[in-house]
Amino acid sequence: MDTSQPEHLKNAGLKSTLPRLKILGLFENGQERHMSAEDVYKQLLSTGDDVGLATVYRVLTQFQQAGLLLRHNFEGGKSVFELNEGKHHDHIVCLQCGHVQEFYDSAIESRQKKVAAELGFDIHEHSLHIYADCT
Amino acid sequence: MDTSQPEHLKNAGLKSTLPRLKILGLFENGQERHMSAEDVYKQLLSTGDDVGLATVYRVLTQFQQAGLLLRHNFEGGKSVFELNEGKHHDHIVCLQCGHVQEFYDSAIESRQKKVAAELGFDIHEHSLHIYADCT
DNA sequence: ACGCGAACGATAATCGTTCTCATTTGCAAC
DNA sequence: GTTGCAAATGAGAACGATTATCGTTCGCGT
Repeated sequence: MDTSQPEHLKNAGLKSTLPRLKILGLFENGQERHMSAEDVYKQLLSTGDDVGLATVYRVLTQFQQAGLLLRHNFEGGKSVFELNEGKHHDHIVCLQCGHVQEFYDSAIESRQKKVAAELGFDIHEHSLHIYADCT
Repeated sequence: MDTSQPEHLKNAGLKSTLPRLKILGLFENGQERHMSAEDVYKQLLSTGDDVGLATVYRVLTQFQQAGLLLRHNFEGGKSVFELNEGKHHDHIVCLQCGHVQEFYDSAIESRQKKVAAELGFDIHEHSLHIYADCT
């Protein structure tokens, strides 16, 4: 199991460039787990690493396609990304503040499969979002 | 229980205007249950009722605020609306074609409440979306 | 029928995101 | 270590969905 970022990029078939290393670093070492493109962009600006917004969008999409990141389109219009660590989980999102909480519930998981199958849906690569209000 | 559209509007505190009647009619009598603003706009155009796109957006938002319609922001970027008939249900959305299927599963419903409560979320006015692929 | 505030339609503006294209960079071959 | 070239970048234009603006029109009580 390697932990160096350039290796992560190479493994994903991506050339190791400065913007990509910085963005991956944010997800692997940063404090926020769920970030939008805007969040990433501002984080980089605040640390003096100026990466173009277009590049942020491009890189996030590439990382998602390479399986390094997961993309979620929660309500609120903007996509948020998180590191893909291979452990499936679902999300509760606060409709007020946008706060995202991960959870895993095997009962929901199995009912969900059952319901989807009954309705003719293929549940592979699914995601489940619960919207509520945090307190 | 009244079924006339002008009454529905009056009950919601909305003046009875032509665009509003036509849009409400689409949801109450139309064949599509889940429609985006664009869908509504095109439907109206196709029947010769030309209503401005801005008006469609305004009216849909008013109907939602008045409780006549429910708005969902499924993945795919655009909001879809459906008639609010007071019966709670959740949605499975196909990530390929956008097809929306309603369902209700009491086991999921109760686990969902439990999970949310444990994580400090207030589940009032929640919604749950499952994304999958239809076949 | 009259008048007035609410609602409308066209269009401009906004927001998140993607595209375009000229410039720069990573990196493999010399 | 320089060179070359495709790939990646950055600035800004373009885009699709939605909202705001503003002058005109309409619903409806008088």
